[in-house]
Amino acid sequence: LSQRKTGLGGSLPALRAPRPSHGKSASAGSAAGRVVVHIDLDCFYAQVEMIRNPELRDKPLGVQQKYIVVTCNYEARKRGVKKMMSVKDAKDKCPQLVLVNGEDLTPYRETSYKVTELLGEFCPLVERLGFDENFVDITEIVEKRLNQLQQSGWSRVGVSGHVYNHQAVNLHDATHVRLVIGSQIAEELRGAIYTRLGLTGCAGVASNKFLSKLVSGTFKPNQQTLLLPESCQDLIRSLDHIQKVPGIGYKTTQRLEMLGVRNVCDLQAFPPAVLEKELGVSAAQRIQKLSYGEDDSPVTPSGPPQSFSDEDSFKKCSSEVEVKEKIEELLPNLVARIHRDGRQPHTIRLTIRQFSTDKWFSRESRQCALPPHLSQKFGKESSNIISPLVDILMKLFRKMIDVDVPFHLTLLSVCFSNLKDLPSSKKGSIGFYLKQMSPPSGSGKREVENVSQGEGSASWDQ
DNA sequence: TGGGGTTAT
DNA sequence: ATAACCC
Repeated sequence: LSQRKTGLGGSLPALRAPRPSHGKSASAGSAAGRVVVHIDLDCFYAQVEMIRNPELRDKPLGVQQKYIVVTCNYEARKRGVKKMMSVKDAKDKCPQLVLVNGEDLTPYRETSYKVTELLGEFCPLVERLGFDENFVDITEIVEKRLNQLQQSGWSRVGVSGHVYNHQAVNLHDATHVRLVIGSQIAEELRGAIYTRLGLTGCAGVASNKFLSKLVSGTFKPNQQTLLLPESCQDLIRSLDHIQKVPGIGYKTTQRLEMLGVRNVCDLQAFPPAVLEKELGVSAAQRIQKLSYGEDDSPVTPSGPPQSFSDEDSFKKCSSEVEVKEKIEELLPNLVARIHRDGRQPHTIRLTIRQFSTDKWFSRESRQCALPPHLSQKFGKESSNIISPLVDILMKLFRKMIDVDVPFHLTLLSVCFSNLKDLPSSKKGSIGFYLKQMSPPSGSGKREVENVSQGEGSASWDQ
């Protein structure tokens, strides 16, 4: 199986999203494609900070981690601040820039899951990509709308938002009609995210994940774009460099460039056999299909997280005592997060990054199974699990680093994974996001008070 | 460049 | 355990 979750390629026919099999779907019938929406929140961390402190609303705002402005609001962008700019360059560009520290991801993580949960109220097929993006397969919802429309006599079928390339919609084309209905649903999803959580974002509507993601960025803050199949090639050819293809990263770009492949058209035309020899059959076929806009990877529900980690970077850490102190700083927060989740981790991992001039890349890690009695301890509070965990992590550290030889670390990270539900024993272990959905009808609780009008979630079923 | 995440090999 | 990908 290639890439089921993160990647945009690869497919597994047996796990594919079910075809809309409703009897009355008329013309297009079994040939109907999917309708996928990609939702991408605008400068997410900055938005969260502006909600936490509304006085920041109309000021240029950057979110800082260490020496980097990792993201910023649009006021700051107008003044030339860019994502991942150094604090120094950002302040040069924009002396009035207000900076908030964003090294603690807790507020972003919590808000992020609220968005995913909200989307989950509309539709079960929601896949996260990072903290600020979600894919939603709305094929089934579109089918329902189509049936309702056929009964209530085709009233208002119009596009919501932009159409890529200003392509004309053909309402006699069943695929067009489905995608247009998809654009209306996308508008409602964005509306719900705004009225319930106070967050704005972009959406892209298309027939698969890859295209929905590509098209969502066409009109940038707080707008949405629909891609009709006839404009697919134009969208793809608008990518001037292959690394802008989601799914083609740094390493693959390097290899492709050695083969003389520079843009997407080069990749489309490249001999498949040669590509397979360079990248392997699986990756070659996947990215070449992507170059044509083909992607049959399903929207795979993310569910609760597969791992919990906490990391810190620094200029220098060069003694065992310092390492232990850093680890003791990281652990309490992490342990508390896992406790809140309710599941038990069975694997622990320590990751380090060693100083070096050119290879900023390489990290090393050692992991081991947690002793069962320690896994158990995550269920209950009070007892001190920190100390035994520190001991284990220091052993892992010594497996990587000979402490008798000088070392220079620039990052430490602790990760718990292999999470298992506890044997259905104690209280509210349902935890994270399988928790029950909104109570009966009526308006749910307001997370954000001041965001006024709009439909909450109207009548979605039936 | 940060502080996270995921899957494939 | 590492390597690749994503944000």
